[in-house]
Amino acid sequence: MSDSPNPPTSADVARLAGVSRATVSYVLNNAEAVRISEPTRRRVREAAEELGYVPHAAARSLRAGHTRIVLLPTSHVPAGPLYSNFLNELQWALRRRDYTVVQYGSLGLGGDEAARAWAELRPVAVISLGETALSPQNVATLKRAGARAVITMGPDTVPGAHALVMDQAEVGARAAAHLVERGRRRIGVVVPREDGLELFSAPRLAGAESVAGTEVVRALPMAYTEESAAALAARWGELGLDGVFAYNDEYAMLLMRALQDAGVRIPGEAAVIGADDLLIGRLLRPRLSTVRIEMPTGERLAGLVDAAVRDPSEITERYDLMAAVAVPRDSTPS
Amino acid sequence: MSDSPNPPTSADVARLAGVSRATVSYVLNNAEAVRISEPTRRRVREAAEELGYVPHAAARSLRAGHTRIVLLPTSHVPAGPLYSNFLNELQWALRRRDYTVVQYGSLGLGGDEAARAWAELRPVAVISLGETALSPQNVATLKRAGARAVITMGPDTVPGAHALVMDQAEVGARAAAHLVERGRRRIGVVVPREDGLELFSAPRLAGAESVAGTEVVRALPMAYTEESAAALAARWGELGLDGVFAYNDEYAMLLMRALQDAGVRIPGEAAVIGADDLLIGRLLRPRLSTVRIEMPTGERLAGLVDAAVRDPSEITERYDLMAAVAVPRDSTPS
DNA sequence: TTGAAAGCGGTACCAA
DNA sequence: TTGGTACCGCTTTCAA
Repeated sequence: MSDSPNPPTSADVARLAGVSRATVSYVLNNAEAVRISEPTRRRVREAAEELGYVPHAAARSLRAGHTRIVLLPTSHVPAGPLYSNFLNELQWALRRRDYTVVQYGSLGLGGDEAARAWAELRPVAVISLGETALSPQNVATLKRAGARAVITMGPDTVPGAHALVMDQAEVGARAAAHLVERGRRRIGVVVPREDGLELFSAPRLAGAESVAGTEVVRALPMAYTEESAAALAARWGELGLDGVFAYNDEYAMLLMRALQDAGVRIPGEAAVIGADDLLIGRLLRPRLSTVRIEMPTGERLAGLVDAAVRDPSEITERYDLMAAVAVPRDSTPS
Repeated sequence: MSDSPNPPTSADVARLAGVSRATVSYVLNNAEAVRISEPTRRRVREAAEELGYVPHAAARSLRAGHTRIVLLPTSHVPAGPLYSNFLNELQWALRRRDYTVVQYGSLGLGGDEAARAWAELRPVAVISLGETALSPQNVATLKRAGARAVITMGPDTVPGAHALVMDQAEVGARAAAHLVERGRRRIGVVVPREDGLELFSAPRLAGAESVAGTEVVRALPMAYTEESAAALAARWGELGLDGVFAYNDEYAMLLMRALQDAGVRIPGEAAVIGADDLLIGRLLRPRLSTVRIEMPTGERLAGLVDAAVRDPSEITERYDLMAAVAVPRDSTPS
């Protein structure tokens, strides 16, 4: 384990192989425009191998004038298989297209600070997942720094950015409509007490409120703990509700269990529907109805990013990508 | 939204402010060694502001000869609040220490490819979360590329790297011991069929096998689907087991439900214990016993990284960081 | 077929 | 107090 003072550079490789740095570059990048003799190629390759040479990405992109970095700011990493599968897919699809995906944690940074920090990396594209609100100025900063595509995925459109609109309101609307179809008119909507979920939960609530045919739509704050669920369940009688949409399947399960423990019959006294179609929703009895969300595939999004980078003017400003569909199970009988 | 052709450089700022590039650098970096007059400072600041100047990270680190990048390779992002909380904590703690945390997705890259790709970024530290096995050569590559700390968090020690040993075997051992204490001697261990979990599941199985007092310890492959769980449950009688440790709480819940549906009494005919102490484990009845894992805090790990970067020789080679403790609930009665 | 050299953007030494 | 300039590692044009 020799602790060499400095990483080997292409000059070191050149020296060892007895050629110039130019030749090293040609060989290692398989330059088509130039013909290098086979013996020379071998000497260079062996020298690079021997030294354990790895090119310096910063130097390379400095020279090139641009990077292939796609920046994925992540302030809060939302747990959940839905999201993490999507992320894995996206990464893989972008890598296939020869982009370097960099997740940049911006926890605790303000919008302006964050945008500047991202811009320093000179990413060719930025995909904001909607956890971090992006202002038009932020978009401008990024574009000035060479970003050819700034893509937001969230409820809103941001001026100057390509928007992949995933309006979570749709989820709430589908859930409430599902309950109304089944004769429930007095609906509770569980809203997580936890921070960092407002961007999802607020539109879901609003979506539920927008549905016709309800008598009451009432927000029910609840934390992701047994105690909080039990407290809410204890108040169920006095709330006078007959159905509840629970933000997602985990909150739904938690509440459903608490209601059962409090002696509330499901679905008789309370129809329950969650969202995200998690497997755990099928474990309790009755089986939990849910709203399944069709995320765009990582492949599709990667294609969009690539197109935007190649020609920013070509892709349209706004795509509506989200589809949501109610999956009826036993917790909301017809 | 003027689409300026090129991002502004410090030279642009210098020109607009009527000073030299050197002065710009001094002002914007608050250089202590040099005294710049207040009026000049203002002119430079205003010029930078007006142009929306953002320094080029690559150029800066090229000149500096090193970066402040801490690389977090993520091949599989394991879902789960345990992991994602830890990640958030770690990012936050490292940022406070002025590091740039970069999560680099290496999905579908081999060990050598991956190590080279990471090395190109010249990170000052690499934290491998154990999803990706790291060879001694890989460590050497990274160190040659300037990494002052390579930290692995996983079951094994890798020569040349600092190891934060989190031996998952401990988890399996605790689970099996817990079952043995409760009189179960014929133990099944659910092993996920899903890829990417071997690094966790294999040691957990091995740990269970290492416990004294068992008659049989049998691996039970199972996928994370209802069908797979049902198939396993249907065979329960012929397996002749009286206890099962199920990799984690999600697999445990799935299997427990399948067993109940197949008419197997829990815990009478089958005691069940999971791992990770997820909240959902408390929803089914009987409540699921589990093995809680004490992860190191992000703050602690960040401190270790920082110490290793400042003086690589100073921190010792190996820390044992993992603690696991059985949490008895109703699925494993005494 | 190969080499010399300029230049990407920023920093820091030395001189003025 | 400020400016000129060399240099970090790599690519690429032009010449040999």
